[in-house]
Amino acid sequence: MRLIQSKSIADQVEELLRGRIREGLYAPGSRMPSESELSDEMGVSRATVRTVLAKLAVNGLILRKQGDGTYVNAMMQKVSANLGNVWDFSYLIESNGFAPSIQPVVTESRIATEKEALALALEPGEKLLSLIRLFYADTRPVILARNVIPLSLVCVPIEQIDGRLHIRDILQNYCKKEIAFVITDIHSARAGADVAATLSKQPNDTILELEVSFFSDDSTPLVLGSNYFDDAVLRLSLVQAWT
Amino acid sequence: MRLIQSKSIADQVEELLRGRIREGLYAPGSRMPSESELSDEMGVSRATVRTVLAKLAVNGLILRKQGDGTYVNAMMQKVSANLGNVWDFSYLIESNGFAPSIQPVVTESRIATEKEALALALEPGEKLLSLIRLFYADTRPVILARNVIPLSLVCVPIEQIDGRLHIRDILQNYCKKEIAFVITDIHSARAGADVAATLSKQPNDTILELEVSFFSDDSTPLVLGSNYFDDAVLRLSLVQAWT
DNA sequence: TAGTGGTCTAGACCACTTG
DNA sequence: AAGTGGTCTAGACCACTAC
Repeated sequence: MRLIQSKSIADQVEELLRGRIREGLYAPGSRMPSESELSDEMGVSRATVRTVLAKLAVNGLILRKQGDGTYVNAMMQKVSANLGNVWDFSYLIESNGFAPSIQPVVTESRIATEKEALALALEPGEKLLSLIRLFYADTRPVILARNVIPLSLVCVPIEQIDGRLHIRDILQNYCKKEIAFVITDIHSARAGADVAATLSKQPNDTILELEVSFFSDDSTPLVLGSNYFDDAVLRLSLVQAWT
Repeated sequence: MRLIQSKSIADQVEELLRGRIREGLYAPGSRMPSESELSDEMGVSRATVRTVLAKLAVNGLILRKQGDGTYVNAMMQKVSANLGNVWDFSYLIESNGFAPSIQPVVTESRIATEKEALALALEPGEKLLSLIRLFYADTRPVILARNVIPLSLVCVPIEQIDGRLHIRDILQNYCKKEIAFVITDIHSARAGADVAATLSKQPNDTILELEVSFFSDDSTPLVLGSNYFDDAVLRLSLVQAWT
């Protein structure tokens, strides 16, 4: 196997194995080569192969049986997300079988509400960047994403901000910040008048509300988000390995 | 450090570190000892310490900074679950600040519906074990859990089944089966008449519906569950490390 | 019994942050 | 420059499963 040194060895092994599974070279339900065979074939240590296989197992892609072997999970076609990619709405829409697109609705600065100031650890009256975006599945609006970022973190004029980027990239490009961890509250809710209108729902329909906080590695809150998710159209479907 | 050989070394290290964090010996936000210090102190290899720290990091308990150190995450008090324990409803209720208890409502065998037969890969007309349980937070009913298991899997008389056990233990004790992975669909829903009555909700209130399938390591469906979750009382709050 | 995955070790080197 | 976490290796031994 040829390894190009730009990525880590483990990442390259992961990509290779994901590719072989995706393309059916390792067929659903079948047994994969053993750890030793893989490490021999790729010229890497068994430990490296094992870290990759462990990651794939957590994501539900493979099933490992001690004393037997490693099997490709045949159920993965049913699933739209694992916890590694829940916040990639475009990916979510795509794996539900639609073509994703993003429409920025509002990009403005304004004064933080009391609740926002509290959650973001801001002084009362401080300003923040408000981003409202609409995600489409094909031509149908399915997710309304409202995010706020303390304006003090933003280091470019707001006119330069590309509202179609992933929150991760917005923080990277415009704030020079990396996300360390995320806290998500999942609620059921009734579509308010404005949300209902935007998502083409009846004002009394139920939707999923995903309240998210992104934090940096010093536990500073970076972003506060309210995401309204039309779960009548889009399935939020998670896999997890059972320890 | 004394290691008792009944558990794996890694598990013991994990328990020790979780304890020190829980009891504030490693204070929230503070820097923990380095990997080398820990491996010296406990007499285990650095690799073993690292696998434990990696697990704690994924669960959001600690934050790791290359070139700097490992820090205790101060935000963990706000969170009720990580993906390792979402299906431990008792734990969920407890970490929301309530005393959990379980009330078995129905334990019976019946013919599978068409939808159930499909999901569980059963022949039409096959029987299954139906378990309905009610979880209380203090004295308030908060989760209605309806689970069905193919009767062919159950190897004890249904009178012997203890309806207060975790699904994991029910499968282990009465079916000799282990759960390999789980697929969960999260929906918002309106409380139907029966669910509303059981959970003391108005018939039009919104609730969370968690549709769950548990699978064995050969991808056989073991359990199908519909869990109605009163998210007005109980917060479903997840942490996740950001890759 | 042979082969699989699970656990653990000891040590090397690298990338990064802080003082 | 010193110390931290990140990556990787080579090899040992164990627990388990299938044949």
